[in-house]
Amino acid sequence: MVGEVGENLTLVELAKILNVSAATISRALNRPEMVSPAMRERVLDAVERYNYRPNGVARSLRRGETRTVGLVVSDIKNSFYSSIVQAVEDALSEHGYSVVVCDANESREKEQRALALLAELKLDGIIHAFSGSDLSELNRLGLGSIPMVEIDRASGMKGAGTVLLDNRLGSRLAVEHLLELGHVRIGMISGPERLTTGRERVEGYRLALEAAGVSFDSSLVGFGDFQERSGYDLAKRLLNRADRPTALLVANNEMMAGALTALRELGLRLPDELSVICFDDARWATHVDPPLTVVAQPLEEMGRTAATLLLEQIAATGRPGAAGREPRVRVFPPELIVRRSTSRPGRPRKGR
Amino acid sequence: MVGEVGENLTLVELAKILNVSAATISRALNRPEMVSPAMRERVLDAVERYNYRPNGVARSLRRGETRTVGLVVSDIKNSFYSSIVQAVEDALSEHGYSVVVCDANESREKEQRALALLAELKLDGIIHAFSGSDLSELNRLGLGSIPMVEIDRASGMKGAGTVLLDNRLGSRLAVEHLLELGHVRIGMISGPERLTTGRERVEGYRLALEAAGVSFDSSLVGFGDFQERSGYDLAKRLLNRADRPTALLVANNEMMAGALTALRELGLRLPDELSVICFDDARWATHVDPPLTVVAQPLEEMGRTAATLLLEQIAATGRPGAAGREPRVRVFPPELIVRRSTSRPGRPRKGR
DNA sequence: TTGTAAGCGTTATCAA
DNA sequence: TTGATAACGCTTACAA
Repeated sequence: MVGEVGENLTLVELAKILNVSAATISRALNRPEMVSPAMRERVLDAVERYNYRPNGVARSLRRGETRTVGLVVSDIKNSFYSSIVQAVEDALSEHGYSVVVCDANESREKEQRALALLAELKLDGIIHAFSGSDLSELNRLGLGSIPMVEIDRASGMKGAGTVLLDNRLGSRLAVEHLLELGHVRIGMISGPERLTTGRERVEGYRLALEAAGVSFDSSLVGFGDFQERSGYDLAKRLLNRADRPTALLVANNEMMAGALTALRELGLRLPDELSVICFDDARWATHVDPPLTVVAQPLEEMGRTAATLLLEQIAATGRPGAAGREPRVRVFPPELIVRRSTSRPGRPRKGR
Repeated sequence: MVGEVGENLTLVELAKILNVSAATISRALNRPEMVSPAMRERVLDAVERYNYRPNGVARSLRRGETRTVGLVVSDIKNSFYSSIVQAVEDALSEHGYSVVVCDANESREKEQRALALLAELKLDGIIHAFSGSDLSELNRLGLGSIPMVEIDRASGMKGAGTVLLDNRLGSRLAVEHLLELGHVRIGMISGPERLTTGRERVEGYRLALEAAGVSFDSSLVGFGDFQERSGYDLAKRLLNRADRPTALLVANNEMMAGALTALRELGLRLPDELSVICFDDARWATHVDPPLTVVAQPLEEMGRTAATLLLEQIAATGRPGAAGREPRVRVFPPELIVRRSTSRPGRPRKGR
């Protein structure tokens, strides 16, 4: 039956049916102005009737572009990244690009597989939240010639645009807030040292402490992996000490979730017995008890910016001087949102 | 310089360098046993040295397969779906498949764009959480010949495998729990009627009520869109009534988040003044106050099953009798997890 | 074991 | 305005 769903026919098959050349159909579809109105209509009609769909793979091969970009995130379950996905998607689709997402699951191996896939698919560009693979590994992946921007975490790969948070400032805002409230023993749960976010958030913490004349005690900081479990483990370790801190800064929302479980198990009441503050204004941050004081990131803006930088790079590809251009770096300021998980230390403890 | 990053060379270029035919290189890479050990080594060496990467687009075109499957979810920010993504990814990558994810953002237009993209990319299969597009639209997308399984929501598309929750049972468990506690006026916030999840969850609710001799009051049920905002709006509407319900069943985690905001604004204390229960055991469900009683779905299992069904379909493609095979349907039972957001109605309000 | 050549489904160049 | 024809980069009969 004509117009049947099922198998899709090819350009040549359709051409045969219409008794025109394949080139004509292609033109009617891609450069309608180059074809006579009558022909155009005849072709478009047939395309409709037979439900012809161009084969994107063949087209990509011929054209050398896919109009699709890849986005690899470190952890799709983390609402920070899923928000980024949405922002990037919105921005890119406005410009006619599609985006496909890969989840690296905070694993370097999966990260490499994902990047290799995207390079192999010959996508037009990649937005990448680095998970910590070796740079040399990354460089072998054939990513060299493909436009790329990194978001949230910088790998140091050259040629890539970069969209970052001012992590040091974020920690400083948090620590200053706690300092003002009167805390001195402030614990910190950070991310892996191999990641810029992991390192810089600790640095900001240390700097803010020292600026206030409080000496840095490395035993008060733990390095997790940005996943829930490590937040739980490190919170337990930090809070089981005899001289436990009166406040805790956690470097992302996932580890905060784990820390909350730990605090509950330890029977600590917030904020009376412990003040907590974390990076990322997760959507549940206002629903927990007490609502969380957080260092929020401008996700929407960061996502859009990454999209814009990538588009610029794609546009510049192959143009004179493109190779020599300095990759752009954009750093965004975090915002402290004070809610009720932070208060002055040493409040009457009740029953303790 | 040799081995430089940057531009990737092609098979023919490499062949020229090595003074062998392109076919030989291709064989050394894909069917090493068909090539002499000496040659194999020489080729592999060169591949390494020059960092040659096959062009996946060309390969796909030639081979007619991509070893990649697409996953389109209704809302990537919803932790239900991001968990599904992870489960699917895990299962598929074990079998050498890569997965790319597209977010439909609960929009039919984006859903169609995403599916069209995946079809065009000639991925080997698609896993799809339906957002409610017209079936006829979907059928035009050229999806006809591509293996597909639907998850969470059934579109009615023929030929697709299906992985679902027993939604009616889920609602029944919830309602029976509330009934047992003594609730009679139970409000419900469901999803769109155009989706199976939206409809069936209301049906289960109605059935359970009627089975207990409680008459169904349609003014107590609202149809949202599974997004946070509509949960907020509907909760406000339901709870501002003079004769407001003593309990609320919410059909997913996102709308529950919205409802929680509404309840807080209304100053209702849980569970004393209102019992709430929702579908999806979101990761934050235990961190809110009070911890939420939920109808949990076996995400991991559902994701893996979807992957398995898809793999079966892919394997069967083009084989005799493949066309006639009945698509598989798998329905999973939900589990009621009682926490502290539900209790008996009409508790003394003051001083507690 | 290796090479030659055809072909996957498009699009772009060149003539007609 | 339309039609041949040659790529795009790879895999795979078929020949040598």
